[in-house]
Amino acid sequence: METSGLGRESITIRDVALHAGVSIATVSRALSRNRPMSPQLQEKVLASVDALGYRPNLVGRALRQKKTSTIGLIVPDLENPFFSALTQEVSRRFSKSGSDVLVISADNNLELELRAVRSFLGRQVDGLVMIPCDEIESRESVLLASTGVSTLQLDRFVDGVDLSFVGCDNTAGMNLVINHINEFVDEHSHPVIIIGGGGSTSSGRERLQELIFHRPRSLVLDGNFSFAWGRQATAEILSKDIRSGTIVTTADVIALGVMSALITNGHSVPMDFRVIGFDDVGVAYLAHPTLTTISQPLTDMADSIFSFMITEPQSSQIQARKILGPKLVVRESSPT
Amino acid sequence: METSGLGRESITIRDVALHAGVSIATVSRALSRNRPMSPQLQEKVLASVDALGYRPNLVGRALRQKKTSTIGLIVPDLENPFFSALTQEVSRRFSKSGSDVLVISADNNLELELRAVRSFLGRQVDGLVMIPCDEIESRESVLLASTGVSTLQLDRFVDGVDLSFVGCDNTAGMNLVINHINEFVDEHSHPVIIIGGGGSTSSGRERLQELIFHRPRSLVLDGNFSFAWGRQATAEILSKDIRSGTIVTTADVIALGVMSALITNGHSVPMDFRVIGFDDVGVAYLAHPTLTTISQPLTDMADSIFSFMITEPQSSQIQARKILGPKLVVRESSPT
DNA sequence: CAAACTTCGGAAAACGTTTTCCGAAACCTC
DNA sequence: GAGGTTTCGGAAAACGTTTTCCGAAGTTTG
Repeated sequence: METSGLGRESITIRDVALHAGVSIATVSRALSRNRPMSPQLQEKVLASVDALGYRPNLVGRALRQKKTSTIGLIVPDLENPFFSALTQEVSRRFSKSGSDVLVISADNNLELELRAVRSFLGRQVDGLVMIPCDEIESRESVLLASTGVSTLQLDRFVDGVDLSFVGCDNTAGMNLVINHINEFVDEHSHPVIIIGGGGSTSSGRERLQELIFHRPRSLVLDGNFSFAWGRQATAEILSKDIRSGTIVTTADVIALGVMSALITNGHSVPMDFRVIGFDDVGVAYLAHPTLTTISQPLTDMADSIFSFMITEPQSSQIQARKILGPKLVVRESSPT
Repeated sequence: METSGLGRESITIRDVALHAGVSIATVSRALSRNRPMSPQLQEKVLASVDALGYRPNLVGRALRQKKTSTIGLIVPDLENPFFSALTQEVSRRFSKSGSDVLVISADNNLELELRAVRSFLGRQVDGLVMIPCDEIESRESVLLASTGVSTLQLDRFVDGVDLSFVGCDNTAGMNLVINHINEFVDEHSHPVIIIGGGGSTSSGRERLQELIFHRPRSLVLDGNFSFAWGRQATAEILSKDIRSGTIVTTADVIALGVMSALITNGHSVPMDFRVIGFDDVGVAYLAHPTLTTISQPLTDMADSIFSFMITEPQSSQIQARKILGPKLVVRESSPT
């Protein structure tokens, strides 16, 4: 019952050793099972551990072992449901194998991103997974990260940096979209409008480029990955007296904003406008009408990140890329 | 250029000292500005730091200082947009003042939650903020946390635990809802249906209790905080041949699932059913129709957590509660 | 039974910092 | 210019672990 007081001093391995009447080396070994020892001694030590409620200080351990069994994940924006889902998936994968994932949100801010890298590096994480904020400007952060620890890029990469990457095949994904809209687009009567976002990220750029390549004559608006941008872009479209067409976006959050704005203004989806997203976040299925989109293989991505992280240290100089295949999910917002 | 090779050994303060021709104590002081020193010496040290690209090892520092300038945040489910928004807000608040927030998602899993606590405790975080998974079952986690470090409960609390809490006034929030629906509910022709969720969390329970107290005759369905539950509950309602009414839920995620299911099945919101949520997550404004809900003061909550964390250590035995006032936001899903 | 292994517990070094304590020099004050 | 005070750099202890090394037993072998 003495813990209830102000027991500010935490019990260390030394206290356990004292209590059990053994050396601290023995305590350490009893806990780590690092070297076989007589069962009765082990028992005695473990009893003392329990009695005192000893919890190892991971900082001490990390200092000595030069490893932390921890990986850091830096994500640009937790409020984007795609990233929170991906975060959840990655955490899940690593925690299955016993290592912790610590998450920092960079809040779409390059300065915070750099700070997060420094923080994780200083904390001696065993690995770092980054979804870089910007294809160009995040270079400093990513480079710094890679000098200190095995670093992986996820979902987005930084231009011209020699680091392994796991992501989905944005080009293939957009080709699925193109094939899909070819089924109903009549070039003249039914225009295609492209609403980009995240033009300064590799995934945003890749998606947009592929769209423009196949539909060069389309109206193109570029902004960022957000609901607000979807709404704003829609306002621009409507102000141009466009009253029907197929709106292809580079992310679900944009598409959801678009649909919301269209419907609010009395336009029907899919009668007047078809709308197509990318990512397949949870709400895509919930929106009304439900949103046609490209589903990313989140679990596969997490698995790949995990296995890269395990095998990486040896081959750290080799840039490996794992590009995973996306799937088209046709829903109510763009019937054929 | 020697860093490009396999420079696995990181440079320590000792290397800097050697390079600058001073003692390690001097290097430490030059960096921490802990004690005044001659500018030219400081300059020399800093030059060496730059030249070698030295980055302090935070693990060593933490061990010595017994503090980490880090607080841990344990959140039940990052995929719930309310929690990701709250997480973002808390991170933002702390990072403004220079301390890092490390996030672990418990994935609605008591075991993972306990593990997260142990992890943060072992890591010697300076403070812990928890949104407990369960009002009863999370007791062990929260109690353990509180023995090791200054711990705050956010949004939800564990029953009968003497720990400070910051959250919104769920009862007041539901009273706003009650007043609102009183404007249009005609007791007999227009039934009120209550769809609860998170009954095993304090916030879910408080909200549900208040609703039942004021509308004791209503049909009540209880589940969890998820889109899926909202859909499922709606199916149950429709299967009972109820074709109109006011559906009050205890969370936006539920309400969004409800609206989605209603509309998919050809029922109109708000003509046939009015729907009301709680939390005011970003998508509430995006849904169609837009969702009437209770807006929680996220920024205030983050601010309160922050100031509690700063002043707490002294008054750690005093249980403090900060209950913040919510706001009603009437939107299309429940016109008056 | 001596010699050579094996087993197993403990002492102490090491990890990278910060900070306390010293002592030397510089600066006052009278 | 002697005594006192301040300034400032360095040596070393400390933080809590793990792990290397030792040496004392116990066990096998010839």
